Amino acid sequence: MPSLPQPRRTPRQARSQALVEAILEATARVLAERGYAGTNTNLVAERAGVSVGSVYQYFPNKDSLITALHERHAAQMYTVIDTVLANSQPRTLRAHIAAMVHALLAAHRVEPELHRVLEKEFPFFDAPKDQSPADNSIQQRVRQLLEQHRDEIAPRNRDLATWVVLQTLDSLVHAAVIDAPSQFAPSAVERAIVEVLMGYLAGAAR
Amino acid sequence: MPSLPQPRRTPRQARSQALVEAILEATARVLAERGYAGTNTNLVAERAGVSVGSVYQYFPNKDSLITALHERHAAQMYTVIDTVLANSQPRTLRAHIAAMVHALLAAHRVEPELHRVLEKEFPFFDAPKDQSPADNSIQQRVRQLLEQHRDEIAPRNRDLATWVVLQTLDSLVHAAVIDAPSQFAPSAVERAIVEVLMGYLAGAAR
Amino acid sequence: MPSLPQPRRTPRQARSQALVEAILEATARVLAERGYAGTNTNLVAERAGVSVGSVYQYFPNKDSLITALHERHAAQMYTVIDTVLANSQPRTLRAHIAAMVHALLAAHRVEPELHRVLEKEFPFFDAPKDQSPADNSIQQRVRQLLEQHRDEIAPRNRDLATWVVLQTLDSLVHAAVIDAPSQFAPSAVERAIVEVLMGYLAGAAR
Amino acid sequence: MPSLPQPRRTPRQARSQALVEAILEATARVLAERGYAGTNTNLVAERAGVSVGSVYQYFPNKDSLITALHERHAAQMYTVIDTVLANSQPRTLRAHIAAMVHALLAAHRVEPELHRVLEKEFPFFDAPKDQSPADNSIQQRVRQLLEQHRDEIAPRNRDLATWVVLQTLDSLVHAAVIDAPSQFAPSAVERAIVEVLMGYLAGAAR
DNA sequence: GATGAATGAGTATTCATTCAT
DNA sequence: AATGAATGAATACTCATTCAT
Repeated sequence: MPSLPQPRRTPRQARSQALVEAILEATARVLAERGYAGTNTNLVAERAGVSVGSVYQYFPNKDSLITALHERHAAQMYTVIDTVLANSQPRTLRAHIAAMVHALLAAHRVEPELHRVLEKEFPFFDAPKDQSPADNSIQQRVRQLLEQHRDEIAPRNRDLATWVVLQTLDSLVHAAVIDAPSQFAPSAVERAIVEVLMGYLAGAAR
Repeated sequence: MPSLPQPRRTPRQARSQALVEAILEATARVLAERGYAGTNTNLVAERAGVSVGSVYQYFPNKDSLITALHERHAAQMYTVIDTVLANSQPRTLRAHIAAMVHALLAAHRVEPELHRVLEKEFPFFDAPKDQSPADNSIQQRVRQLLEQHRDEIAPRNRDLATWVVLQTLDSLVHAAVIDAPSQFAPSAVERAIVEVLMGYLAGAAR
Repeated sequence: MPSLPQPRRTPRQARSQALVEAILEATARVLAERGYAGTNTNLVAERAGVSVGSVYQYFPNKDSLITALHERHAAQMYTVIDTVLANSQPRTLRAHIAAMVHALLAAHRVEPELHRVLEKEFPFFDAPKDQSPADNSIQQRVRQLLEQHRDEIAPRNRDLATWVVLQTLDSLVHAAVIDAPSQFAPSAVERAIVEVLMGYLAGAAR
Repeated sequence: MPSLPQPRRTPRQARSQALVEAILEATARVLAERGYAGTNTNLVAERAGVSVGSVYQYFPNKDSLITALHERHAAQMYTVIDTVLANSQPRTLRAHIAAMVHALLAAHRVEPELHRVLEKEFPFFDAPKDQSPADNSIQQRVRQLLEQHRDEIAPRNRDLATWVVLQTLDSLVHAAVIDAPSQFAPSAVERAIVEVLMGYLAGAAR
């Protein structure tokens, strides 16, 4: 399990941050277009309009590019989730879950190819979950939601429930965007995902 | 989207089949030990006690080794599922689902490392689902199960339900074997998976 | 101190040996022409009329090419020395030494550029002397010579004397071929080398 | 044969001289620690507590660092030799030679690793001897010594003798410090070097 | 003068694939 | 059919050098 690669230098200057951003954008595009095998650092640099040397100034190696992209993705998803859960009026658990599913699906539909690559080719770059700050935040946020609705949910072990929900959410959202047969209407798939999660949490099946 | 690699020649002779089997075994071992990056055809050949040339006699290229392994895995899982669903007395839907989950978890615990690699590094080798005979069979078998219990299940669209069930089943089983934090008791995780599926099918939440 | 690199596979077939020889020849030529910095494996392969892959079939890395060349050189020098010392009638110590110096100078004048590079740029590739079989043989042969003439030589410690003689011989022969100002007649330089060695051994100064 | 790299600007200011000195010191340390391959200008700059740009202010390229170090070494050795030969009472030739050998050995024992690198990896940076001012001085000083004792020495051609003496002295001193098997007592090695030189010069072997 | 971020040419090494035996 | 030596395109990464600040 490789440790989470860190940028060689933490960019403080605005210039550096723009550089890093450009590199990550280029990585995302190349990755989406050509997959891991087709991605190489020279091409990424070229696409970013930057020299290879600069890429290596901020990323110690190729894989760290992917890892950073993962982290960025997780951070974005955290923002999505946090926004959805935070700025809403009093809602039922189902409403919260439905909103999350909706927002996540929307977020993933933006660059489905990138997410395909990120999710399917490289989850193995995932650092052990606890090492990824963004993943951690997401987990805590969801855990909090379950806590708030503790009376309405069936699973006793809320840690386990959090894990199950996240795992299911993650895989079904990705599957919906990437794999879902075109015969299924997007809205139907979306509803089904909500049903899966709520079925588990409401637990009336018992 | 690469097309599904096919063996160059379909081995009919027993000798050939043994060869293919040896090659796949070696591929599995190497893959499990060293991941995709560390896997190369020369090494696979060596481990299989065979020359590289022979590998290329039966597999047109490297990726076809992985694909074949996937297919083998799917076929094995089909057998597991089919056995579980077939040789049982009249049972409730829950009993069937529970039995499937149990059997699949058991099957995946045999070579978790290989499954980790297969599932996490290479789902992208998954052919479009309809092209994979084994996946197809699995799908039909589960579809059949839902059909048999059509009165007890909430989702109207049984095709969609099949897809959702398989997707959820697949990801949670793999997650359970590969990712699950050690703090969760295996039996608790197993029960949770059943709850997820049954919650969805029984329509608990509605 | 890196251990002495070994060919990846020991070539037994005549074909392989020719390959190895071609590679070493090419290495020698490139090295002589362009020095270490200018030498690269791709160029060596090209010059040898062989693919890079083949170079790496027999040599694990670039430096092993140099090491092998060193070893080959040492072996050749051993042959020169052994021939000179062996096939001669009864001779004085001075005659033996003079013959050695003469033969070694002749041998080094064949490819002075190569020897320059070998001696001056890469003595650091020299394995610890005892690890190099050829160097070892040379040492034993000279030691034997001193033993045979023990009554005529001044230095008591013959091990030390052997070391001093070889060290001096090596550096002066190379210097003569590589560095010697053109104003000095080769024969004069040759005689001087003999005087140095004989002066030491005969104990002239005492 | 690369021409002797010259500092871009001859530093006259005390500040500049300190800078140059710091850079050379850093170069020496890095070279001694990591060898040529491991040495790079950025690292040297860092170790010197200076920016790369400053290094290139005074040294046109990497190799000029090494050359300068060589020159510095030669200059130091000249001082050693000159001191030894100058401030002594009337002495025999042997006494002079012995004193030189002793002083040079002492000087080389200070930083043997650096000298190893300097002598063994990079003698090829040696400019043609006449171009190096320090080498030139050394040569003249030794030549002078031989002149003063012309009646006691056997070799007729004193230019050649000077060359032989310096060549032998240099290689044996370095060998003594770097290569000499530990079984040989330093004092015995030292004496042997003197014997070699005196044997040649006294020339009683004829 | 000094800085150090940016450059990008250069290169060792790997490994999928072929094909003569 | 089987072999495995040979191939060579492909690529991650380094580091000497520059130049805008």
